[in-house]
Amino acid sequence: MEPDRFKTLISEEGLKSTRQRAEILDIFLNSTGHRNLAEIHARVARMNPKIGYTTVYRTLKLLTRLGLAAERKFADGETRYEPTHKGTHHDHLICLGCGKIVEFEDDGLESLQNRIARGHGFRIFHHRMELYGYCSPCVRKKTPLRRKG
Amino acid sequence: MEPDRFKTLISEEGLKSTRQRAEILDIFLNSTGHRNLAEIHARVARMNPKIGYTTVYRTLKLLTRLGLAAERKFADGETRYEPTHKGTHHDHLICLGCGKIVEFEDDGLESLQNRIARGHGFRIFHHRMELYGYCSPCVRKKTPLRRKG
DNA sequence: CCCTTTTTGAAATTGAATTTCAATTTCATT
DNA sequence: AATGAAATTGAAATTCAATTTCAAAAAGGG
Repeated sequence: MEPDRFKTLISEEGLKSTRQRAEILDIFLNSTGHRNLAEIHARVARMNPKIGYTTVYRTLKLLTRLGLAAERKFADGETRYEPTHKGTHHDHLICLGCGKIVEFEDDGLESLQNRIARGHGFRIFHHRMELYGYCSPCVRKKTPLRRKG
Repeated sequence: MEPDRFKTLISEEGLKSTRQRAEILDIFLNSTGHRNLAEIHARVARMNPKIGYTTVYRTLKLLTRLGLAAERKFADGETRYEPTHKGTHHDHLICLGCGKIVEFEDDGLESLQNRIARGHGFRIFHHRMELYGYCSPCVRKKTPLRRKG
């Protein structure tokens, strides 16, 4: 995202554009997703040790409100953030061996969701689906350690 | 579950059968599921105010190990427990209006899961699926308050 | 009944999430 | 460029559920 577009977005919300916010956004958008706050803060602090944890926390919340970030909570309970620039909805495959998180998108899931909801008289707004298992390298290694979920 | 079967289960684990454990199990099995610890403890304390929060916590952990309870974490992040006496795997519909949690089971979901996993070279052990929306009374009332997830 | 081991429960601890508040920064307006 | 109100920052404090600690109490085999 270009700095100007961010400044515009920010000021449209009646908020102020600060160096910290710009730096955090930049680092966040240029890293792989599914990081927790401590990891994001560590990366930010490597670039600029003056930026505090709290500011990273608040900025990620802000980005979530602006639709630039999405909060995720997998089975280990930690809040993780992913950039939304890729666009649409997706779900996750999570490796219990190495912790790798793979995104997937599946249309069949959407229609299934609607069929189930109809059967129970629900009107669904969103869903969460996570598949927990072992990725092929971990299956091959047969070393299912470092489990977290 | 009959008291004797529980005593057997417990002693097979090399653990001791106590009044507290029996009371907590009894109350837990005879309530609707998806309660958090505070709620379960409140109910237990109504019957026997001497039983502490910690004991309820530890007993629910124990029941989970024994396969009598299952821990669930929905989008609000709180740990909830449900009795497993109903048997098999199921997923959840969660009303954002009134907080109601409805269980469902769907075979299509299982085959979908397998298809997705195969496509990514994963070997899946379990999944988590939650559908968030409004139940029909809440849709009708059009008062989507008390949201929690 | 005795003795060892387990369990209990209040209090302490942990750790992430969130809030507080004084100091600093932004930015619209001079 | 200077001013000042309002927003932001960041360290420290707080919250709150989850978990651990530890001394006292209870279980149950011998």
